[in-house]
Amino acid sequence: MRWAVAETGDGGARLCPLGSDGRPAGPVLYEPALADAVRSRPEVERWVWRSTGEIYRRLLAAGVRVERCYDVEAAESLLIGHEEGQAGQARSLAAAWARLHGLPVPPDAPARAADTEPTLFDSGPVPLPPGTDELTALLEVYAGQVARVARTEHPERMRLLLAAESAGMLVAAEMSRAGIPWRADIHRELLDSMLGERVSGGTEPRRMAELADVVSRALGARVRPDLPQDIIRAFGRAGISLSSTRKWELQEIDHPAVAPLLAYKSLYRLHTAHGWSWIDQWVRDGRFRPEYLPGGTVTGRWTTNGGGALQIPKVIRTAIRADPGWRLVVADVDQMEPRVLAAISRDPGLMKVAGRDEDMYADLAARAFGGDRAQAKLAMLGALYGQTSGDALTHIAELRRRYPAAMAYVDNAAHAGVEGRLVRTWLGRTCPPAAIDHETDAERERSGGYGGTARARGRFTRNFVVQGSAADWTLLVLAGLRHTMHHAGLRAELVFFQHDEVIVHCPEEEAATVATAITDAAANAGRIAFGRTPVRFPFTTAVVECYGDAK
DNA sequence: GACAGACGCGCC
DNA sequence: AAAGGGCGCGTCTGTC
Repeated sequence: MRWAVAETGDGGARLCPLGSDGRPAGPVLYEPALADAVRSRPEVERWVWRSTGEIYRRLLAAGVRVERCYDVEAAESLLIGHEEGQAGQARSLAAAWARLHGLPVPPDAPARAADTEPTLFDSGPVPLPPGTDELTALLEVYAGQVARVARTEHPERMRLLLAAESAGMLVAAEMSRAGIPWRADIHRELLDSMLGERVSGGTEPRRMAELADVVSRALGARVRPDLPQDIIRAFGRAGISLSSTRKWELQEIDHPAVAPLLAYKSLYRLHTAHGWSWIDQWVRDGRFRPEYLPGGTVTGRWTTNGGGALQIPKVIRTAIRADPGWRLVVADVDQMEPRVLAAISRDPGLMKVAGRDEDMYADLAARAFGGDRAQAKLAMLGALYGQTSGDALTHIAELRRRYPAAMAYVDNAAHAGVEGRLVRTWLGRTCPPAAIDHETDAERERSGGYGGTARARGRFTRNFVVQGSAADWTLLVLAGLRHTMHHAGLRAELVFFQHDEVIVHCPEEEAATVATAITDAAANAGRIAFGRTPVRFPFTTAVVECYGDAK
């Protein structure tokens, strides 16, 4: 049975049971303590609430875990995106309620920085009109959503998507609470050894200052390596013209300043993005606790708010260590996107390749590229990203010949984008509409086809259907893994998730069970998302004490 | 001083 | 070998 619950602002909650039509199936109750209200109803299969981020953080703090939820604001985002002409509408409960009643729709509140506690000055949730209480609005909007789901292209898939997104919200809240085990002492030692000690009162670490001197000497003038204009001018005086100071452009140049400059840029990056001040700001009690935002990107991939948790440089990963007696189970999907493409396109040849656990790129290479794995990988990625030039094009043509249905799937998505149509992931997440393009028909005529913005749109929609469908699938993996680990009575905790990779922190003796649970969750997610399919989703799994040792 | 956008680079 | 998809974030730079 489903129940709806809304906080009342005094620590209490109003709640009510729901029927299968999404409408109230019993009286509205008031309970003075939210946590008790939820804890005392273990028979509830799914809690329907406004927003997981807020209510579930409080429940977790009170020691209450829930099995399933339905996040009305997350659902509203996905439904608005799916519905013709609704894209870009506000997604708050208040906005959804206003639309139901034909009232002016309040805009969404801007996101709060993750490392700041909520304060009096925060706007909090977008307020409902005076006199409208949250549970009432919640019940109306939820019932409306149940009806809207039934009108979508594939109602079963959309129901699954909403459940999966909500499960992701639960995982995100639990993962933020657990935190990534982080050894600040090891991180500091690493900074000391790479950057040199911090010069007291100085502006930059010793090693960076030294490299800046070397660069300046090589260019015959005092330069600041972190100022692109400075560098471009200095190279210009040396007779070398640069259009930027990007790494790949610098690498082409034969000049003694290049090597120390690239070394400087690498250290600069480490210092500014994951240096000493990052530790002070983000590591508390041996844990790094980023705030995860499921569905934070248009494709459904997650983002994090603060701390750059999804861009942790490889060198820093040595600071991520399991607690004594515990292990990190690090698992990442092998060739996730090609496998997802095989599943959604149902291309017979590609399904055959994806139906084996072996390295797909090596297999593709053996079949079509004379055994050159790198070539096969670049061709596949080029096809997924819409590469338009370079050597890989001939190899993409080979893929097109051998796997016509798979390539037609992404080509059709690209064509839809160029023509200004929307595309959807397998479960129905819909891409946002293009920004208004002022290119006129006449201009298009003159330039002999669609212009740069339309082609860019085609690359976006081409990639969207694959990256997004992969994100659909990973949500189901996370949900299944969370479920299995809990019901097996494990102490294991999900502590990290990054697109195609999870880290579970667990007692050493649970590691093997966790690894199996991950493999099972992947297979189940494949069946649930894509139906009967020969496509397999193998993981590479490492049980380590240190994340840095996982690859 | 605040803000927006560009740049550059880390991750997938 | 060439420069295609999705992000976050720190810094600089130009503008108000």
